[in-house]
Amino acid sequence: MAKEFKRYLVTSALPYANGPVHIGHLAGVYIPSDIYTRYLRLKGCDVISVCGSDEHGVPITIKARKEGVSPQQIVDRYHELIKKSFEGLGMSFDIYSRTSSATHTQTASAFFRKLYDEGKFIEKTSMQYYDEEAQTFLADRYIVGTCPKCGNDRAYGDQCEKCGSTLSPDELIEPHSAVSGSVPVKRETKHWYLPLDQYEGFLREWILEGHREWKSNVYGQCKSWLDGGLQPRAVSRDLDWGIPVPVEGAEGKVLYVWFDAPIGYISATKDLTPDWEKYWKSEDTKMVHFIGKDNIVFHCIVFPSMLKAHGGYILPENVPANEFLNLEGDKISTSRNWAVWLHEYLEEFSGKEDVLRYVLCANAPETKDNDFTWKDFQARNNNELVAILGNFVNRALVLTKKYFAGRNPACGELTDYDRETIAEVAAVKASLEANIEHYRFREALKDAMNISRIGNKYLADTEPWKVVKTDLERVKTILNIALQITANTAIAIEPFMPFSAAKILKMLAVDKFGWERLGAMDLIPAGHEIGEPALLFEKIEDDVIQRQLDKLAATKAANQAVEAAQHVEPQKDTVSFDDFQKMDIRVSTILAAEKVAKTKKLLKLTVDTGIDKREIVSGIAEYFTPEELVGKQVLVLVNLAPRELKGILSKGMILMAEDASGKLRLLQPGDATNNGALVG
RNA sequence: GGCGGGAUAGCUCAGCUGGUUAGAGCGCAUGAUUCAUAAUCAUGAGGUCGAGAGUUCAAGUCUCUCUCCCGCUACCA
Repeated sequence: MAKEFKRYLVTSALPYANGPVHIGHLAGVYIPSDIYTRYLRLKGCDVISVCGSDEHGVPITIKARKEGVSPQQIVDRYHELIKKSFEGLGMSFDIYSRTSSATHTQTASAFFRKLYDEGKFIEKTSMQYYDEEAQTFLADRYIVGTCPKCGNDRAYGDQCEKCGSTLSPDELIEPHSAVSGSVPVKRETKHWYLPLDQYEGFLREWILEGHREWKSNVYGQCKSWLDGGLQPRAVSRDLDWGIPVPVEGAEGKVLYVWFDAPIGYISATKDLTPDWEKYWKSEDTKMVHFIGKDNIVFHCIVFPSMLKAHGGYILPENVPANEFLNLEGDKISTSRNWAVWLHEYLEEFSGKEDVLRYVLCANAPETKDNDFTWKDFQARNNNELVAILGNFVNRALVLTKKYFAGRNPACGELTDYDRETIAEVAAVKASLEANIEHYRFREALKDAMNISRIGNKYLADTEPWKVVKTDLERVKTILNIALQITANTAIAIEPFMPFSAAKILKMLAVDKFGWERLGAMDLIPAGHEIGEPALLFEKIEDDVIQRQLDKLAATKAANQAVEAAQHVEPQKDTVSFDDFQKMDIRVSTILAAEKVAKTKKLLKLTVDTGIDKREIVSGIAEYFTPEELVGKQVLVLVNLAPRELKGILSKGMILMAEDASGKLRLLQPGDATNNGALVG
């Protein structure tokens, strides 16, 4: 594994341009990526870091429609917002591009076309929902209907956002088009598929054999997918927002967003440098994808298969995916506004960019999901940044100012203790490097902070403020060393806290040092005049934190109000008496109930409908145990078309009421009634 | 249901191929100190390593069963 690399290509997951960036994105992807990149740059490596907005896909078209603007307007808005806020946080991408760029359209088209021409795709014709009124095929997201599980009548064809169920459009009750409202019909459509199953052997060898060093969450997830067997995946969609499929007769079809998005890394590199092939096509380039855990399968299975199919491209050397960050105990959610938004943070905490960078790195979800709390944010700022780092730098500078009028005194003879301290500082380098190179950024940050700890201890032990009264020569040496340690701090924290590193250098009145100088004790020449000391960090008071907590509490209250309002579903369309009469609902008694094997939610019920005894499969196992159901009378829709579930023919539907929390309740007659009694 | 990840001091986490009294930072207690943003330094109190069983001379570290959290997945009428 001692592979030698001449250059680095760092990619960061493309943020989806339908909303701003929040702390979850930062902790999971962008902070680690920036630390890694800055470190390599400081070392003088040939490294480029690419990123950009992911601007295609159905959710953007939905948002655009909702707001009555064009998809382009949506992506323009968020692209600018994201780009600016990244800059504000000091993200040092070499390029922040976008997938709606001309370069990308051309690159992705060419990529597709090559695979197409070489017969790497499978063509399949299938039945898809089509809106005859709007004359367009409907993506799953564009089909709205009643969720079969929870009864929410605004469920999407791919998912019910109320109960979280994953759905297919066929499952929806009364599906209708979100575009025109008409009832969609099924129509034949042709799509192209990438036969991932054909790459299984290659992937097994490459990942399972060749990359055992990958993080356990990443490796495990890949193994899970590979062991489960890969299926061909569609690479095109019927949609009018995206990159047109570059094939004759494919009008109205675009590249599926997951196919086009990762190619965005390539396009971004092209936009950055005419030399892009050097980074993408040389075996001695080390490519690293920084992503969140939700993206593992795309970056480890799908994209590598695409690159392999295309040929000529290198594969990622590592994919250090992070887990998720929670906020104050709850999952971060864009739609529920449960997040700390980067652009808002930058406004409200102007000048504290590094504090966020520090906290998110120190608390990054590297091995498991983690929680961001404002109290922790405050504690880390006050107890670590202010007290350890800021304080040390300030002490060294103020003492120099005080005793030597701001001129670095010459270093005299070293004591054993001086030598020990110097050795400790020098030892940080190796540990810090190993940690960053193995993507252990939390540990690496601790290493960087250790330099200030060593410095604080050194000052406490040597007590220059006492010695100054008796031995000025000794104080010269002490402060010289203290200043050298300060300069070392600036080098070590640069990847993590670039703003503060720059401030320290400015206070020392020196230029930026290279990474190889870390550990050196001649960074500041004797006699050099330092600048004005200023505070690196300031304490964050309780009221500032309280304001943020209040803001979140307000969000929570607003969400609850919305949920309560949404809970009472609006009345459905009027039906005729005849239509109602078609429904045959009977009082029935549950005779037996058992869990359906290999499912979490299904119960097989035997009911006496008065007409007959029959089996019904119902998705209620999470709310009822089989025992408590037996003997209960319920209402059953008996003339619902039978359907096979898990191999069991279900003939009817148990009627349920759902309360505010999503819990299901049986509907029962008030008094015992004979089975078969008609409801109506 | 299947699969993957996680469960170690009050909090956030280290603990490599099993081996002396289980570590760090923060918090807490006590003491020292005053150059410094009441910051710093020293010392200390805190853990039957999610539960149970097993393999072994020896297990946080291996095996099995179970519980809880997160994610992926599955035909949830």
